[in-house]
Amino acid sequence: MRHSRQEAAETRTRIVATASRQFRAKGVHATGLAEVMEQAGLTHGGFYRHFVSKDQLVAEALDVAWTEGMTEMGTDTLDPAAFIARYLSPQHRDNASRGCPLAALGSELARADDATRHAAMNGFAALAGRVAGGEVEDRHLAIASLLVGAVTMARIAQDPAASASILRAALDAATRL
Amino acid sequence: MRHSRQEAAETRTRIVATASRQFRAKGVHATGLAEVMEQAGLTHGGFYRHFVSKDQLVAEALDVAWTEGMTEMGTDTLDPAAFIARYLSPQHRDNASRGCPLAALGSELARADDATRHAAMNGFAALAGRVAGGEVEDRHLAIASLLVGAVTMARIAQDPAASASILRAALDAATRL
DNA sequence: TGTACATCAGTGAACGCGCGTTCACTGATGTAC
DNA sequence: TGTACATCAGTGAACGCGCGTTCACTGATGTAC
Repeated sequence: MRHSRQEAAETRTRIVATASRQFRAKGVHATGLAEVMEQAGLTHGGFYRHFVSKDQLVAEALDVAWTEGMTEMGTDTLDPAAFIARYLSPQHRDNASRGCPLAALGSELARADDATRHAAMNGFAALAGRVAGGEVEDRHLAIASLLVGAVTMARIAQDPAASASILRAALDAATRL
Repeated sequence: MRHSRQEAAETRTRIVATASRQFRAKGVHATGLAEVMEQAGLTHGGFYRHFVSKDQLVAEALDVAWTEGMTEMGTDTLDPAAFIARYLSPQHRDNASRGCPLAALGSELARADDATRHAAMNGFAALAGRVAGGEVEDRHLAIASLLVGAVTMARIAQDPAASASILRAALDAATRL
C-alpha cells in the first residue's frame, strides 16, 4: 500500500544509512541489496521505488558515510592533532562500519563508477581539510594518505602488537609531517 | 586425459599467476574462478585438482604477487629512495594488475581469511624492508603505510592533476620521513 | 467540506545470470611385476 | 625391457544459491473538482 511522502523520505534515508554501514563493514560487492533492505525493515522489491540502481545507492551511501562518520566519531569539533589521533585510534580501527569509508573501501572505490569516485574524492578533500585545519597544502594530502593507508593495514594485521605498531608509527610520522 | 606431473605443476603455476593479476585488476570478489581458468587456457572444472577452495588460491596469489611485483617493476635492485619513487610513479598507479597487491586489494584483504591476511602482512613487512634498506624501524612502517594509501587514493582520483598531486605530495613526505 | 479518482510506497514472486563447488568420465602417465 | 593396471590432470555438464533487476498487485495517500 502507499505510504505518506514523509514516510517515504524517511524510508529512503534509512536505506542509505543502513547500506552505508553495511558497505563499510563487508565491502560493496559482498553486500547484497536484499540484505540491506531487510536490515532497513523492508522487502527487497521496493528498492527500485527509491533508487535507479545499486551504483546510485553506493554513491549516496559514500556521501552519507562522511557526514555520519564525522559526527559519530565526535570528530567535527576536534583540532587537527586530536582528529589525527582519533583517526588512528584502535576504536576507529575496530569499528569500520562507523568509520572512514576510504579506509574501509579504498581499493574497491578505485574500480567504482564516476559518481562514486567523485564522492570518494570529496571525502578525501574533507579529510585533508580536517588534517590541515585551514588551507590544504601538499603535506596535508600526504598525511591524509598516510591515515587511510595505516588504518587499512592495521585492520589487515592479525597480531594485535603488529597492528598497534602500525597505528603508533603513523601517529608519530603524521605529527612530524 | 592425464597430463605429466611437470605439465600439471606448470598448469598450477599458471593458474596462480593468472589469478594474481586478475585479482589485482578487478578485485578478489569480482573475479570468478571460471574467468581465471579460461584465461589460463583451461576449463573451470579442473580447478579443484589443484586447490581445495578459492580462498586457498587467493592466499597463494597474494604470495606470488609479491615476488612477481618486485621483479616486474624491476625494483629488487633499487636503493630505498629509488624504490619509493618507483612505487609512487604514474606507471605503478596505472598498472595495478602488475603492481603491489596491498594498494590494489587493501580494503578487501582486511576481510579475508587468516592465511590470506598472513600473506598480506608478510608482504607489508617486505615492503617496509625495501623502504628501510636495512633494519625496519617505526618510521619505515609509516612510510610503507603512506605508499599504500597514496597509490590507493591516486587510483580513485579521476582528475589527472589531483591524482598527480597525491603522488607528488606522498613522495615529498616519504623523503622527509 | 465531501467525493471520486489517480498516484505510488511497499509487497512478494519471478526473471536470467554467474557464482563456487561437485562429479562422472577420458585417456595419457606412472608404477608394479 | 615389456606388459597390465592404477592413477589422476583436465573436460564438460550439472548442483544449489544469491545476485541485481522487473513486475503485477495492494490499498492508503494526495489531488481535482
